[in-house]
Parts: sequence; C-alpha cells; structure tokens
Amino acid sequence: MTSNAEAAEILRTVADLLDVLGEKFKPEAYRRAARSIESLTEGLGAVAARDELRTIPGVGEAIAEKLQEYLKTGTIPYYERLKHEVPPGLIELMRLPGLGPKTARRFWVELGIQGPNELRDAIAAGRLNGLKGFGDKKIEQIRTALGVAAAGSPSARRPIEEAYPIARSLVAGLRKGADLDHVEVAGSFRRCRETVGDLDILVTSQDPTRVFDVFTALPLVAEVKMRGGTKETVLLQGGLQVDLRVVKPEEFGSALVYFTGSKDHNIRLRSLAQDQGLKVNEYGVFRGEKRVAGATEGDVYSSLGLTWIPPELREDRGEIDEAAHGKLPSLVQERDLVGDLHVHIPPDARPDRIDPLVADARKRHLQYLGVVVAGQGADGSVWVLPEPTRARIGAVRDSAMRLLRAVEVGPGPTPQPLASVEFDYRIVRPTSLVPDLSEGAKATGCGALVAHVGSSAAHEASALAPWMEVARTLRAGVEVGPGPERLDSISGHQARESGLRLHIPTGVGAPADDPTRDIALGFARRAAASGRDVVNAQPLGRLSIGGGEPVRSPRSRPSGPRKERPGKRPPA
DNA sequence: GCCGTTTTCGGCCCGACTGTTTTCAGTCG
Repeated sequence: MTSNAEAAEILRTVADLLDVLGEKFKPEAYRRAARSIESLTEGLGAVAARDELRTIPGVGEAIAEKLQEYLKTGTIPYYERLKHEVPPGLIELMRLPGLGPKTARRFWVELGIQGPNELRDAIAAGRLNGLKGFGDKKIEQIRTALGVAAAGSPSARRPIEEAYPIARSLVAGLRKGADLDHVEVAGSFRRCRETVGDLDILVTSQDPTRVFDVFTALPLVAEVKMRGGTKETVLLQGGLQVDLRVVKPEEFGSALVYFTGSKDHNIRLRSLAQDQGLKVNEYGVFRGEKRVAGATEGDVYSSLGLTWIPPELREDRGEIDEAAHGKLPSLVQERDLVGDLHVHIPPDARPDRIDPLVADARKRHLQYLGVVVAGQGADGSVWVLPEPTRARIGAVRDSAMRLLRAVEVGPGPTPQPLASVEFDYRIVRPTSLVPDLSEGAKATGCGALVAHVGSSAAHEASALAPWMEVARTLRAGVEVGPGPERLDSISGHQARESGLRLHIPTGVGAPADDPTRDIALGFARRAAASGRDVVNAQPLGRLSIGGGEPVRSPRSRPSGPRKERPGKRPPA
C-alpha cells in the first residue's frame, strides 16, 4: 500500500541522507518535492495515472521517475542505496535540536560516531573536548538534546483545535499586560492548517523588553528557550513552542506576510520580487535602499503586482499566479453562513432547550436551523428526542427563523424504531467500513443533506473515496471542520473537486469561545470554497433537500428548483 | 535536482540567534 505521506517521508529522508553526504542543493530539492506531495489533494497514483507527476511543483524528471518506482514497488532503489552508504543513526543525530547535517557529518567523519548512543559515550569519555568549534556550552547543549530525545519527543504537531484556546489565552495575556498596537498569531495557525507545530505571535510595540517580560510571566509559559532583541522563543506547559516577535508598525504587514508563510509561498514571493528588481524580507519591500511597502499586507502584495492573498491560500498551489491575474477565488466568509443543518442537543433535552437555541441562531443572523431529532449512535443504538421537545421544534413559528428536523442514520435503510419519527432530511453517518448503496437513500424517499464523514484516514484518497461516492449518490453536502467525524481541508478540497458542496458548522448553541466555526470556515477556505460551494450559505429557498423540492420557508414564496451544474447529477 | 516572459546552464530566500569566534559557521524558521 503506497501513500502520499509515505512517499513524502521517503523523499525527506533522502534529503537528510544527501545532507549528511555533503550535497549542496539536492537536499532542498527533495524536501521541496516532499512538501508538494504532502499538500496534494489527491493520491499520487491518480496523478501518475494521468502521466502528470511532473506537474507537481518541485518534481522534475529524476524525482518523477523515482515516484514511479515507489508506486510500483513501494520503495525507491536510490533511497535503499543511500541508506547503505550512511549509518541510520546519523539521521537521528541530525534531527536533534541544535544539530544539523554538518555537525552529524563531522561526528561521523572525525570521530567515527554512528548514532546517539555512540555520541553519548563520546561525550562521557571527553572525546569532544578540544574539537574545533565545540566549547563547553555546545557540548552541554548536545547532551541535553540527547537526553530529551531519549525521553521521547513530545513536540509533534498537534491538531489546530488544541492550539486555539492556547493562542487566544496568550494573546489576551499579552494585550492585558503590555501596551500593544497590533497582535496577530501568524504561521500555520493563521493559514488554518489541520495541525500546528508551533505558534508564531507577532506584535508591534515601542517597548520589546516590556512585551517579553509580560509574555515570559504568563502562567502557560514553562521555559524561555531563547531571547534576543526582537524575538523570544518559549516552551509552554505541555511542550508547545511559541515564537514571539516584536516589529515596528511600518514593518507589520511585511512581517505578517513573512511569518504567515508557507515557506514555499514566501520563496515564490521573493523570487517574484527579484524578477522586478525588488527585495522582500520581514521588514518590508525594498527597491535598493528605498522601502516601497511594509505597513500592511495589502501594500506588500500590491507592490509586487498582486492582489491580497487570504492566508488560507498561501501554500504555493498556484495562488500567486491567480493573484497576479486577479483570479483568486472569492472565499466563503462568516457572514455568508445563513443556516446550520447539523445542530445537536442532548438526547434527553427538554422543550425549553429550543428557544435559547433559536435566539442564539438569530443573534448569528441565521435563517434556518436543522436540529437532529433522532439518530443512531456509533454503537448502533437508537435515540429519539422526547416527544414534547420534538413538538416544540415543530411549533416554533418565527418569521425570521425556520426550524428543520433531521435524523442521523447510517447509509442503509432507516432503522425501524425511527421509521415513525417525522423529519425533513437525513444526516448520513457512516457506521460501517464499506457503505452499502444498494438500498440507500431511495429507501425512504428522502435523501440526505449532510454526510457525516469520519476522517481518520481522510488524507488517503482511497479510504475516503467510498464516502464521497455516498455523498454524490445522495447529493449530500459534506461537513468540514475539526474533529474525527468531519473532513479536513485537504479532503474538503477533494470533495469540492468532485462537485460536492460543503457544510460548515456554525457553533450555534455552543459556548462563545468554541472554535469549531472558525476552524471549519478556515478549512473550507483552504479548500478554496466560495459561498456557492457551501450548502448552508444558500438561502432557504435555494436549499433542496434530498434532491427533492426546495424547502419553503413559512412566509416566503415558493421558488423554482435549483439549477444543477452539468455533470453533477447522481447516477440514476 | 529543479527551473526559466532576463532560460537548457547557472543560479538556488533571507535574516536572527548562538556559540564559537577575532569575522564566522551552523542551525532554525
């Protein structure tokens, strides 16, 4: 079984091996290709089948050939050969913090060291003492790194929903303690990647020292790793690393561009600037000595002849060309969301639970709300909201708000105990490994609107394909957002490319600081979704549930059936 | 190894910080 993630990992290891061997530019070329492959929205096999491997950024003749080998055999002969040339322990060494390929290579060549254990022994035996470039501090730093590595590496990337409350708390703490003009969390957090490796916080202030002091004193901060004139790096309780940078107001835009990234986006911006005789760095855009932009992101992009690029798109997937030609998609925004078709309340909720929900929805300017009134748990057990609660949902008559009733079931026929429950549409929750479409939607005559797709293996196109097929057949929207039962942005991209629409949870009924809505919006935007691509950005009259008639709001006139895009009809 | 409205060879993003240095190499993001 081959996968994009595995292919990328092999290429990355090839890069490391070449690094240790002292190669100059090849390693970066392999890493570039690895990053591209990781951010593909489909399987390598599919790209190869179309003979389009070389259209992947950073993949040329040589790497394309190696990828073919990988797809055929599961490995790459060149990689196997390199592994025999370099002791495997060296890769571990160069991945230790503070060590790199140069140092690992020196240990190997000058001291015959082949891995962490031998390095530990060498330090204990004093063999590093007197080695050029290794003072006491350096040796101590290496000793620490070795100790941390032995204790396991806690610093893996973590899901963005874990980072959200942390980021909010840090920003609030900074604002409270220091006199700041701007604060922004940049990095992959701002691009709304599914996972973040660290947090990059950017502030403007006249008094960096004061900012660092305040920051260091925050309760979440466990340890200061590094502190310079403009930059401080800390470790939080729990091991998350945070970089805090203080810049001048006139530099804020360029710094924000620079630290929001991604790396490949930045590299492309810089080379674009070079072509125009300009230089871009975190301090601004310069023509010679003269600063031509820097205060805002808009200035920076426009000085390069580009329209402003939303952070979620800054991955070097063609967005810079699109910005140059004014062809960036118009991404879905918070204000586009006019409804929510997937709202849960507890299975034993009483009728008085409904009105506050409606009030909250109205506050968020929603026009309709789909409440799940009955469903199947993950274990197959069936639940139904108490009758008075269902009655209350049916009874709410509000000129500005329409309530809909959903049942949440598997892709097969509706289970018997739910057959008598009145509902408006189904939410399909995949309950078995392979969906059975033989009966599916037609069994009830009422199709589904929202597919509830588990994404544990979502990065693998092949694992997701059957569920996409279910959604296509049911003409269902698929839900994006954080958590294991929703699609991440890459899968959302796949969904969109197969003509499916997305559903974005709005967090209605959830606490105000619940990040689900923001993250889901971010994922949809990363998938380049516009309002048209989002089910719950459609007004009620345009909503067709289960491929049937549009839903009519109580006071609105009936509208015609929604026009289908060609080629998107479900199989007969 | 990749890549090109200055191309098929000759470049390859750029600056902060650290630790070792009397001017810089390595690492990191």
